[in-house]
Amino acid sequence: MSRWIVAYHHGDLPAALLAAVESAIADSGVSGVSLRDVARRAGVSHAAPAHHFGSKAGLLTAFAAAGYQLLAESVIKEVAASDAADGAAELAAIGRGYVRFAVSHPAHFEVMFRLDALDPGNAEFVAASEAAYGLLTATVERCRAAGRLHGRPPEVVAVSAWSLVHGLSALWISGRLPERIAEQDPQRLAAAVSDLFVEAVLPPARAGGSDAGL
Amino acid sequence: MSRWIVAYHHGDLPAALLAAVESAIADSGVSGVSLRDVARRAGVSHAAPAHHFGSKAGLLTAFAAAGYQLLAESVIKEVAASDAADGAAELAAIGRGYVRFAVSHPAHFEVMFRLDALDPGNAEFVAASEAAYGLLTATVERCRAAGRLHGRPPEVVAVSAWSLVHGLSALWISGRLPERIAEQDPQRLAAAVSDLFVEAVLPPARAGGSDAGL
DNA sequence: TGTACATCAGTGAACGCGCGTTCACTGATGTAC
DNA sequence: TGTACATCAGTGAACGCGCGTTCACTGATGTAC
Repeated sequence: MSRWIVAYHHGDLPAALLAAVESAIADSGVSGVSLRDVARRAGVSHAAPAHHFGSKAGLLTAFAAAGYQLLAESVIKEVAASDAADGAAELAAIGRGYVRFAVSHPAHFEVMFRLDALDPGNAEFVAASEAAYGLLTATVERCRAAGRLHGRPPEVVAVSAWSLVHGLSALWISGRLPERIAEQDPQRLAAAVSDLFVEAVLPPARAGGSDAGL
Repeated sequence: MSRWIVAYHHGDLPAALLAAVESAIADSGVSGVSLRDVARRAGVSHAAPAHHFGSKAGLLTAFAAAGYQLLAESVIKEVAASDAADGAAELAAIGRGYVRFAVSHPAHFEVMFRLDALDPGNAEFVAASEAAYGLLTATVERCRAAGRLHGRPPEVVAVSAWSLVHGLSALWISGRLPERIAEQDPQRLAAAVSDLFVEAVLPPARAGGSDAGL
């Protein structure tokens, strides 16, 4: 019976609203998102989103925080699936996981870096972002300890690796990249680019020694 | 005398409107740009922008096309200033020029990749974009001819180089990068990242032979 | 099992606002003669 | 040097619209007794 009744209480409206944000962005871009449109998509009154998220910035911030969690999950999954033997292989897996997340969840990816539309001080948002960034620095540190950095500053290696996969993701999503190249599978492209970087920048250590620390 | 008169005819209103777009984005972000605000900043009536650019998308497209021209100028200037001896040094200079442009003109940089807000088929926009991309592919080809690619696919090298500096630019502008690292000068960071890439990926050829073509 | 009540979720009307676009117009400019 | 006229630049009023936020409200839920 109850399934025939239009419920007054939704059940899990916050989750439904976040899903509505994703579809709204897919249809109209980040700038096309409005609280009223999101409410419409979720089938509730236009004032309902404010009830749960306070404001438009609050809603987008929650969406971005969820994005950082999805990013971390994607990276961890890719590392686990790769049986990475060392830090360098781990770094390549992180790169693939980063791009996989971005291409699978372009709406989240975009909002995560639109700091002007968010409440950047929000505790959950900061925590999720820190957790994801920690995955990268821990792996670069592992490479350094194994002597794979060959004296290069860890910070420069970390920034380069992040920039590489971030740029690839952003260019792919924007549409500028797929229209210019032959490879049309972003995962194969991400693997090729990640491998190129890791093989060239982090070749096996000559001796067994480690580089200077962070 | 005439300088005391509020002129009915502006002189070069299109250029003034494009400058107003830049300051509007700096103040309110791309999503905060409106034709009426831009007109206000240029000191003309709210209908004037449509007279010159047809629509909001037309205005932003002209702004993005100007961005591609500024990008090309920045890259060419950096290459010329570097006395690049070979393709690899040229590629590093292109990277520095790319980041220099993005950091100097973040408003242009952002709009250039917001294809959903533009008329992507606009002839001037396409031409400016093609010209800028041609600088990259020509230099990668020069590296290939000199045997610096070591058998790597030129497309993967080009995409990697572009992704690297694009990601660095985007992360820097978003604010996510400067808050996480010690280096606070984007130009020094761009130089370090570009050099790392070129030294690792494009070391001097062993023999004198060239790789397979594009 | 029943009743009272507190709590929370979601409603719907109302507010004031800035927006993009259209359109008939007016003011300035420059060219032809 | 003067006049007529075409062209172009920019105006200002008007349109209809969707927006974010507020707020008193009502409906549902669950707990205490």
